Amino acid sequence: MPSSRATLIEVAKLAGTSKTSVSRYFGSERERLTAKLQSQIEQAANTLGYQPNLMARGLKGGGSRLLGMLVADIRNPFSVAAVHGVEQAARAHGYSLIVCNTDNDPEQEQTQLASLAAYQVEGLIINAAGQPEPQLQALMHSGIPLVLLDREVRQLDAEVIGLDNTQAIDMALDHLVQQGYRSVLYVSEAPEHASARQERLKRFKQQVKTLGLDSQTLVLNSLDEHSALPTLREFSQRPACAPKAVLCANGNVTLAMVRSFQHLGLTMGSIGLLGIDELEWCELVSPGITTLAQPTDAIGQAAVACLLNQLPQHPGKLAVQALHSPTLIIRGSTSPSG
Amino acid sequence: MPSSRATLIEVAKLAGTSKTSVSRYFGSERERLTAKLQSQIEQAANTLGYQPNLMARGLKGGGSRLLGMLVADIRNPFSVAAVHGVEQAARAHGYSLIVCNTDNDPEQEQTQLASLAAYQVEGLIINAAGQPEPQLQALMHSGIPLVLLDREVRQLDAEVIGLDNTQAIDMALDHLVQQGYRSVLYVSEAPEHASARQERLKRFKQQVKTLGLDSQTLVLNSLDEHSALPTLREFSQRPACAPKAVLCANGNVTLAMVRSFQHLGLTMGSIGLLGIDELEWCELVSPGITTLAQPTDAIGQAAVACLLNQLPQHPGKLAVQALHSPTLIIRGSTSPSG
DNA sequence: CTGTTAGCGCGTTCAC
DNA sequence: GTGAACGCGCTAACAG
Repeated sequence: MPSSRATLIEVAKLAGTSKTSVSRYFGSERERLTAKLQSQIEQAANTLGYQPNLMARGLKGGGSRLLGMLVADIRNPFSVAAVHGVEQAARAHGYSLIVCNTDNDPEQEQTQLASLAAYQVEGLIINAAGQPEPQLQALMHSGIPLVLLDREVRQLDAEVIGLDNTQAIDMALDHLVQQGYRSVLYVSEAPEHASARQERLKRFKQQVKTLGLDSQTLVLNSLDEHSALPTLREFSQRPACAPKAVLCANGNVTLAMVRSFQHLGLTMGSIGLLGIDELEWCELVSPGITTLAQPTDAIGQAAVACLLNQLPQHPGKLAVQALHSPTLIIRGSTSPSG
Repeated sequence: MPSSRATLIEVAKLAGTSKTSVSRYFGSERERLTAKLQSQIEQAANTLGYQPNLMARGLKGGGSRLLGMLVADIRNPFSVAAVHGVEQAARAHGYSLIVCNTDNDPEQEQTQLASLAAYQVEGLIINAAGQPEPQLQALMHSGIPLVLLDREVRQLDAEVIGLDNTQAIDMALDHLVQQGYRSVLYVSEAPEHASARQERLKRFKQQVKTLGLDSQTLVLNSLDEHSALPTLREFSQRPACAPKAVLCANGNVTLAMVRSFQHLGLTMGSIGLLGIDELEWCELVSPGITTLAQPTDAIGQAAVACLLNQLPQHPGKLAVQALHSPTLIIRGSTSPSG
């Protein structure tokens, strides 16, 4: 009936042996012990409910077996999916994950980063909200492996794992063109602090020229009910000889635009709608929203692999794919005929 | 240019002082130091990029300042919202949160629980997937504060924080009755391992009698496309003299039932639909789905407060509300007239 | 006010 | 095969 946690020493005492043997038993040298000693230790540990103290273990140099992840917005479905992928991969390699959410607040980002470092994580997966170069540079400098997820950080020489944004835009535009749309409104959130948004926007502007499409871009400073309305109304009413479509840069934008469509009484399809990021409700909103799904599990796995490769213990032999291809999920919102 | 983390000793050496002073500087006794010494230490710490090692601190007895949270399904929007609430509350009290996901797998639950304990968390918030009584009992026994979130665990004497399920069912049925529905199909996932589901189901059966409603229940063993179809078809075609409605026990069920409605070409409203759990897409699916929203932030906050109250350092003075009221969000899916 | 000393729980030499 | 002794980074007595 231990009122607090049992320690290695107590187990040793109860088993009538010494710390070392118990340590070996719970470490990777269990084989080297007598069968009898093993069962003694096992029994003692069980009756005491002993759990090795990973903090203490990490102290010596064995490593904390902890990975840290910084997420810009934990309520964003893409982020959650990525966290899930990372967590699975981490556990598969024997690591635990401590997740910190920043709610897209650069200040919290600073704090959380500090706290993550304080917990002696062996590696950091970062989905940045701001541009915390100084802190991150200090961390990299101090030898902590770093991987950036979805968003790069200026002047920080770390690998970025995420969607192949160029390919995504190309696939989206190809599909829209194929469906007969010739005029595209691209809607994005503010791209300042998110490199993925910048890349997508840039590629859109390029590719739209290459394909000879009529185009327009809209940057949403707020995701509220009405901020997209004027532009969308104008876009929808503009005379054109071929169907027009809206391309949403991410899931948040898709949500906002569907709201706007409904507000204006627009029918999806007659004006096309295609969103980057697959969300569970996209098939439910009539006539179904065409999306580009990100392979979030693969992205998470790649991020962990990339991290582990940077660890001194590891040979750096895990395959890492930095850029991942999306999957096009075709639904009714990109059929001009309805 | 430290190739690894700087330690307290290095800072002390550089500042020309001793470990203790540096320790005091970073602890809560900074005041007791000379202004001069303070600035020396600050400077040394900065140039070295020093971060106190919280693991080592925890070792001594200062506590790890870590809370652990076990989540049954991190991809469930309710869970994410709860995690978010817990994380905010934890940070507000100076704690960090390590989140473990079990994907509703009792085996993973065992593993994750062990790992959480190994990291010396000071308290545990548990959203159980199975019934890990033995482990949890051992943990409680060893003195770790425990709080159950949304789901109780048999024979475990720990506080459960979550929705007031009785009130939720009552509110739902009241609303349906008020809208003129007289026949209700209650759809739930398997209630075996989730006490909240049991409570809701039980209350439904009680209350439906009290109100004199025609009723039926359906337990979904799978959330796939077709498992609800036969029952729903039969329910929709059954002759009745007053409107019929479907009550969904949680967000997953709501999603499945909307799919089923669409599959069968049923119009929401003419057959009513009300879901427990608010989801971002509920307003988008025409004519909008009426829901009961859970106050997830409040629940998370209460869970943390309850945990902190059990800590020996704390006087146990934080107000804790165990049962939380939902909010009814009325939309078109509960208007019989359309 | 400040420095010295002794552990916290554990892994790791090294001898036996 | 096994056990004693030391140190990890830090805090907490206890002097000075």
